[in-house]
Amino acid sequence: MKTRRQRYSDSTKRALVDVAERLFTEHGYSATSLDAIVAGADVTKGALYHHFSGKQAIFEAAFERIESRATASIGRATEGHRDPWEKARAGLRAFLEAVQEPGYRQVVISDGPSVLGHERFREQEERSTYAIVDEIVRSVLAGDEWALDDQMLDTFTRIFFGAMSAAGGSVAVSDDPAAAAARVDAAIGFIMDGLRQLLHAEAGSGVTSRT
Amino acid sequence: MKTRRQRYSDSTKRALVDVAERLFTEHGYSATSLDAIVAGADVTKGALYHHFSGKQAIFEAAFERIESRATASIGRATEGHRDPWEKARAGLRAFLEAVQEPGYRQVVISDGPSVLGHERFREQEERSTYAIVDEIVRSVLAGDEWALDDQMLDTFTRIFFGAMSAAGGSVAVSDDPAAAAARVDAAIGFIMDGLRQLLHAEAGSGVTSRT
DNA sequence: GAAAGTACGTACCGTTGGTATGTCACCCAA
DNA sequence: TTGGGTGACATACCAACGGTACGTACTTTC
Repeated sequence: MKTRRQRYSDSTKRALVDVAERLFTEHGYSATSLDAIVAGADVTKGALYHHFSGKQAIFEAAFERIESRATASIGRATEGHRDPWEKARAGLRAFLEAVQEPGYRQVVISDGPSVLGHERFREQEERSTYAIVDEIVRSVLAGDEWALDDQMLDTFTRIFFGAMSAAGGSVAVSDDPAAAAARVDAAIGFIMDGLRQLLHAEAGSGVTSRT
Repeated sequence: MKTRRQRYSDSTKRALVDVAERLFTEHGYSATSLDAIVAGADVTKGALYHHFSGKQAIFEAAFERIESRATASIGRATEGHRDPWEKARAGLRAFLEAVQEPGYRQVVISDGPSVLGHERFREQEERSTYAIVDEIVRSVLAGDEWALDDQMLDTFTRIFFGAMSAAGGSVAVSDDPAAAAARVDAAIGFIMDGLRQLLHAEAGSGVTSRT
């Protein structure tokens, strides 16, 4: 049972993150002042600094919220499928959708790395959308006939994650997002077909020692 | 023939960009003050604002310099090769090298997008390393037997560029960069093998209409 | 119902990006 | 040679911003 004070406190905190998410999305990190945030939430800086340690902290709260929404959306899109390759395609489409959201583009992709720093950004990523990509990549590539070690699977995940992020960015800025998404879908599908063919053609040859 | 005043002026401008590049690389954009830059270059803010319109402008000058160095390095690595696939592999290795440079990581990858904005960042990219990737992708994929239109080739370039950037990032933060680079090389080589196989196996089928 | 603590509000500070204005050396024409 | 004009800065200053110190009212607890 929550006490009344806690309910009030949670409410103001939520209001702060709400406004912060909107302003950070619209104007970016540096162009968003704490004064504007507290004014929008109808509180003062005292309240903000009571709930958060500083500007970076409230940014991170908005960041996490945006990323968890994207993660949930992608997770929902993939959970139905049984075949790993189908699951991968469904995940890709959901990813391309999620990455077009303005908040994701501005807060996560653009401001995320520079505000949080490489390290924290990587940490945050790894327990959200990146985790889904990793899971899918492993389910697709980690057949018994393949001797891909953990680090090699990580490498593939990184590559696909980067490819999809860049592809998503190009979709987001396109004049015709639907057509652009279709092209990305075709291109990555094509690459996946190549991998699949290779998987069947020379199963067991091993790529880890290739130079 | 340059007058003495111009030589002095060029010298101070170069000194400013030198210091800016170093400080932006070491501490990032927001943690680098103009006071620190002008102090390091042994001039005053008046000089800085005489040569640049503001902080963003001098950042962009450092940005361009770092990117042009990377571009030149990659260009040098690829110019010898005749076979497109070999050229691509050589370019990939040079890219993975270039992306490990601290300046490239901090200024171009981390701060670049948020400071310059998506738009200007994309512009800068497109006439440097991205242009090389695009050229290589086209030389590899644009065989006569393939009916890939311009937009589809762009899509492939975006995807590969994103993949390589992400891969480069993972190499840069790795405990053992050499081993990580080898893994990336193997993984992308594997993907390329898949594409090549597909190119020969079902030449002319066309991927543009695939959904 | 008093003591303790939470959840803020208020007032203030140092730093920072940016600007307005002054100044002096240098170039060029007469 | 010289003197007006201009480029290349230096100096002084400002507003905005992130952050801090401290005060206060309302709640919970005992």
